[in-house]
Amino acid sequence: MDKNNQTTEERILAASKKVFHTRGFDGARMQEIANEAGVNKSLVHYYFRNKESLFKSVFEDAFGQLLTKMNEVFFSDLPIIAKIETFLHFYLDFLAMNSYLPWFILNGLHERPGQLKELMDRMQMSPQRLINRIHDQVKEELNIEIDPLHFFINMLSLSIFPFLARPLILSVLGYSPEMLGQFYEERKTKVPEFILNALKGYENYPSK
Amino acid sequence: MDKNNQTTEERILAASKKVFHTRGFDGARMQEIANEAGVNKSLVHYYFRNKESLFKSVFEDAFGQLLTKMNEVFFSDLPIIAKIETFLHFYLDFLAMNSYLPWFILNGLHERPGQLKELMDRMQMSPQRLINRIHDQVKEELNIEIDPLHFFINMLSLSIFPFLARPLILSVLGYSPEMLGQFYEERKTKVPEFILNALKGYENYPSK
DNA sequence: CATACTTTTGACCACCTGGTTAAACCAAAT
DNA sequence: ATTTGGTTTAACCAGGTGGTCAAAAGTATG
Repeated sequence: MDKNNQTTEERILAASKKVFHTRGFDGARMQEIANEAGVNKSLVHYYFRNKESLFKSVFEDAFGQLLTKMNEVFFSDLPIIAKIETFLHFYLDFLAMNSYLPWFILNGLHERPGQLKELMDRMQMSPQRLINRIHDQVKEELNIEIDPLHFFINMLSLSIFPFLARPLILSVLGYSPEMLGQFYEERKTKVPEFILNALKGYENYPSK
Repeated sequence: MDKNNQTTEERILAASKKVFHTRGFDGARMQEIANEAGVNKSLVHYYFRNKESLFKSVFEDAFGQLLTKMNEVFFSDLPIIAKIETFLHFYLDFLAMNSYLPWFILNGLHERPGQLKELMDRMQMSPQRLINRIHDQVKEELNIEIDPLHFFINMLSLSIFPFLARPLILSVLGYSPEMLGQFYEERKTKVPEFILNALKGYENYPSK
């Protein structure tokens, strides 16, 4: 326990997040992590064996946060519309405050596929069950037949993509970071609106 | 003109695409490019000054393809619904055959922001005009008021994200590459359906 | 054949990076 | 004060990287 009420190990982990999140595995430098933590480079190796294992800690922490919340929402006993709204609200909010996370996770998976296998088991996550649950609940409560996997991926797409495309939007639209922040803010209402409208468009959607 | 009816320079450029597309700038190795082209590493530097300029060629080629087609569709004089359908059809098709491109471009922009500035000028691309055009045409032909920028980003999200999330989908759902191909195939009908349904959900959409 | 020019190559280098190691430091217990 | 254990550091190393260079090979021109 020293500076800032954190142990050295905690300081190193925090620094690792900061660096890995923005630079990715290949782009991150052990030296930069050490500097960020205000610590000698060897000390990083002392607490975490090597870059790989340090990255694993950071990656699983990030992915775990997102996965946990997702399960929580979709296995709750809210009506499906409320689940969708809750899910979107949480993710759009969380991502707005952690706009580097989507890139970090997807890039990490691109550089090191197989990173997930082990974690998925450990968390005993069953995507198929979640997908089935959505399908049944949509059919029961809204009386419409959708492909739940595509629908779920659609929700993720609309939530996550704009954060992945951050540098693209900045360049192409010539936005300032502030304007981009405003844009993300707007999406908190635009995305749910778009998705719920899409559902209404299917056959047999109950009127009122 | 030698092997395969290509000049050495063309062979190097083709090899560069193959390597950069899958590995990104940081991950690519000049040696791997040389091997892929069946050529000495020094020769790569002979034709293209350095890694940076070689990457630039590859990047602008990829980005140009996507941008050109986008302009072509949205500045045509098709009705808006047809434009949307054409756009989605083209992108979902093109991306299914070049599934690495979205990651390559977004990752390239993340590693080297500013890569676009110059290209945007040179192509005299005006995103604001495209966005306005969508807004006006939607209002006129469909009698509904949408935010065109969010709508456009929604289209991109639904088209592109599943390709960025490729390693995620493979891991989490345990899909084989073939099953994933099938999934992308399905999206060619699911995505247009979803988007057109969403439009119908807005107030005043003309019935029939 | 001789000359001049371009293309191709192998050897090499300076630099950076993750990782190791032995010594120094330090706090607590004897 | 001395010992003991964990903690922190500086110096160092092996391997890989983009890039250079001078010589060799090839090709056209006189």
